[in-house]
Amino acid sequence: MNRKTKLLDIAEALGVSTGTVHRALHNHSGVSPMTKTRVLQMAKTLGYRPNLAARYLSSKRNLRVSVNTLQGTTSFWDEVRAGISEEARALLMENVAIEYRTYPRLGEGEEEAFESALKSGVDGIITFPSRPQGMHSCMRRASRNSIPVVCVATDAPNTGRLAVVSIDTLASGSLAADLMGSFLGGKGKVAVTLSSLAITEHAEKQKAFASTLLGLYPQMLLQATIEDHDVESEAYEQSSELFKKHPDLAGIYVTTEASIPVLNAARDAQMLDKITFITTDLFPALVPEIRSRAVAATIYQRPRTQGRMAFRVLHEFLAEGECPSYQVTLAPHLVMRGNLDFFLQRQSLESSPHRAVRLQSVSPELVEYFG
Amino acid sequence: MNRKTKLLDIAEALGVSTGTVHRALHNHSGVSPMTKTRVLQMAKTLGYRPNLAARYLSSKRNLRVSVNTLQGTTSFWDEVRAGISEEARALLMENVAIEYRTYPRLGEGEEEAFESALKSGVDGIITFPSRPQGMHSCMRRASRNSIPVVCVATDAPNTGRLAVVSIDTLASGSLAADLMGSFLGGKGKVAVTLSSLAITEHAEKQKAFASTLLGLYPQMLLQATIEDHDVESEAYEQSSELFKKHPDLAGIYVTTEASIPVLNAARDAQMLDKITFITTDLFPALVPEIRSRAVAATIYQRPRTQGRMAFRVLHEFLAEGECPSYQVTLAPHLVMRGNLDFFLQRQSLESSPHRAVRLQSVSPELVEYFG
DNA sequence: TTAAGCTTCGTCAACGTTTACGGTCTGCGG
DNA sequence: CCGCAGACCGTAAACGTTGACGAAGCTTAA
Repeated sequence: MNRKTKLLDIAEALGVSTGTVHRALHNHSGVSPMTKTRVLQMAKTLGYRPNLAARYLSSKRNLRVSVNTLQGTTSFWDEVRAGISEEARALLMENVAIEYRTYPRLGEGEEEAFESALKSGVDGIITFPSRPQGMHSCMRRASRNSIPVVCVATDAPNTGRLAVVSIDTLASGSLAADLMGSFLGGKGKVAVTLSSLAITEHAEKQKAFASTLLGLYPQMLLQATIEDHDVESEAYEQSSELFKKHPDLAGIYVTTEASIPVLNAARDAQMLDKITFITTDLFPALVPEIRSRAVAATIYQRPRTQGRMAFRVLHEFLAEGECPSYQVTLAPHLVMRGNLDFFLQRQSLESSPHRAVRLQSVSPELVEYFG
Repeated sequence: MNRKTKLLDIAEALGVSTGTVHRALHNHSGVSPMTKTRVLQMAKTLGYRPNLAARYLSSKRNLRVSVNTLQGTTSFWDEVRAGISEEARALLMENVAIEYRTYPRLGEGEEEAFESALKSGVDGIITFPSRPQGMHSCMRRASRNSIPVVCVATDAPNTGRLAVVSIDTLASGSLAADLMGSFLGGKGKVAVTLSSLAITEHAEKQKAFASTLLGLYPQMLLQATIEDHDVESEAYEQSSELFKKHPDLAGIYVTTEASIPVLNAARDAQMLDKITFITTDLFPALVPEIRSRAVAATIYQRPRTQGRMAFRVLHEFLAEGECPSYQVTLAPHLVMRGNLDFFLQRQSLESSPHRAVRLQSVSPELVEYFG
């Protein structure tokens, strides 16, 4: 195939200059509507794709992206942020500045953080819309102003967001159900604990869990679904009540971050060893529970990878104006006592990254690429 | 911090020209040893990092990498190759040419493929060293000639290879063991089937399986370990014998691609429904076995992600002379009947890749799946 | 009519690296 | 002393895009 078409090709084909072509392609002022449409048309027919190397080289604009997430109450969001900055550092030739804006609690201050990011004129936003309803207006405004927004972990539908990165909720719920059925030998009463059915992701997990459980294990009974609204005390009290009401409960699928209160409630009700726990996420407080087999398995939502992907999608859009995909769903990882140590080891390894040595300073006779 | 140091900075600091600095940094001829060391020294003290945008822009060299893998007897290597070409296509500004060299059977022609790649002067090689012993000499030669080699799926130790990308064998074996113990209620006889204990990865999986099983479930018995040498008939016969010898076998961990013969042997021995199967990989013939619950779970080795990672590591080294990490180990995915459909759905989506749509024509229904 | 203001567009110097070419030395044989 | 090879090094033109500057042409108000 021929050489790639460049600005000059379009310019010569139309008898204009590269400056005009550049302005037309970038919606800059100072181009007559006529010329503009002619340029856009010609760019399309010639199949113009910008040369990013030249672009980065010539422009010294620094991209700024704002990362709006929950404060590190749990390790989840620390991991997400770590993934984002990892991916940003891995950028070969561009320097983007990342501004972290955090809010202390779910839905508390997230709108303000978003507004502040918008006002400061960032080029893109990665956000965790914990209360999607309240974010509608400002996210739509961002969309109108062509500020791309990528949602992590939770979607915010109908807000004009560029993309969403999340775990596969259906796979999570179904896997939890199948495991639960297998562990329990296909019979028994089980329950689900989640944050709120109003959150799409949680509702989907619940639905997948229910349908898979009843589909594959018809003898099992799905007893109750608890909504704890991400409040620890609520989680404790509601699950205590559940255990009192169903002393023969055999298993529970906890898909909140508040799995510890539920465990404690079971412990206090003397039912810990009679109940099979399948939890979600992996954080320090959960480690001893897995190790002691109080928790049979946990579904790891790969926060670091979520962060990486979110940044990747956003940057790719910022760089070439195209979005690689509007929905990135990750398959969850399963962590049990058997492979727990490998996950912990991996986490600690990842958080102390060693950048490699330069080739030039390696004498190839002695160490062959450090094989 | 200051502006990045460039060639001119080094040149001015030493009173030479950028051409000389460039030649010195790239081991080109025409530089006196004195100047060369001075340049290297100054580059180090100034912390010089090349500007890749400028490099790509000015040089029109095309990278060529050879991908040496098994022919698509199973879908595994098709997936690996797909991951490689996906990642290559995602390269923003560089064009690399990929040459695929395949060999029909394990160890058959892989050395020739490697030699041919070397002779044709490629810039890098991604290979599956199915018989690491036989590859020693040519891989060392590649290393001496500074041709980077990345191993996928299997390592080739002491060959000077640049990096290895593989699944976490310890996590795989341990997860399989913990699942097996959970499914069987912590008691019963189990066995392992693998290709050959001479392959490091297989030996590690079996060791991890054994130690986790006996550590967590002391009442269980690990009965036998079968080596089928990747020959289907051997797998069938040896497992038939195993079933005859141990009519009370409760579970088997199959970490070969040859899981179908083992299943058939169990079927023929009328023991299929008494044995819990945990297999490895996910290929079409395995799907009905999972669906019918003949296979309780399979450990998915994420071939596509392995391919992506292998290419990524190689390209990053080729681009900036540094290797991001010399060992990439991926966490395996667990596939059961519950989440099987979601994996299949993703695979089919992935194999018809749609490169992005422009923002104007956003169709948010697209689903993409990254490892 | 002229000066000022606006729109539309061309010009050209960056950006940092690569690479081909040409220059200056030294040492050597004639 | 001339010339010539070879080692060493400087020079400058690419590469494709950006963005600041300025030149036209046109309109409007004084």
